[in-house]
Amino acid sequence: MRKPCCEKTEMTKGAWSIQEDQKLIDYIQKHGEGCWNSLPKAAGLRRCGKSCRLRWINYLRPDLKRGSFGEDEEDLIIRLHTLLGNRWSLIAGRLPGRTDNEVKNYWNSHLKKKLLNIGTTTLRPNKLREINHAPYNKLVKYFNDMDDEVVDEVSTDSASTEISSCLVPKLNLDLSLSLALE
DNA sequence: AACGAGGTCAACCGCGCTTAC
DNA sequence: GGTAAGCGCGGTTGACCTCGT
Repeated sequence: MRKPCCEKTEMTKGAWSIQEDQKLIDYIQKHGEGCWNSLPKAAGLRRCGKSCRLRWINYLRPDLKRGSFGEDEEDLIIRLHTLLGNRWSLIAGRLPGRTDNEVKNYWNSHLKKKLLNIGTTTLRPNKLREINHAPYNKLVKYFNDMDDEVVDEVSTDSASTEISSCLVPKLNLDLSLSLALE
């Protein structure tokens, strides 16, 4: 098993200080993102590259939209989750200013319960059939190329609990099988 | 006011994929 | 083609906060 990257040297862990944040912001503003592994040393931070990347992407990036999710965003997350399962980065990619971590946390803390209470989601059968047999890398490309109108085809329907509870796990299972067989 | 339960969210961990050599 | 290192992702953890008793 590979050693964790942070074992190499003594690294700071836990919450970031204001000073650390400022160092990271200053460095990225001057040099841009990229080469996270060498960034901490260059920026004078005692953090591993992964930790810097996460801090920047999830918290410090200037284009982040802070605050609670709107109804539109909520609805989109539900539809996308029906389509993709736990592919948080893909889902977050459709929500400007939101991160995968944020979407994942919101799903686990709010939406999961909400859907359990009101029923769950479904897909149009023809769209599902098409997606259901795609290997994962094809699915990612397919999804990234997808128009917003196509995403909108995935409807929420509280009356279809029975159908979706069968279809969604099957979607994930078939993707796993496709990957295993490739 | 004190305390416990439950919720939230930033951060960490480990795995798998990609890329460079 | 094989290997090692870097990167990105999803799952999980734990500190902190809020609310009810």
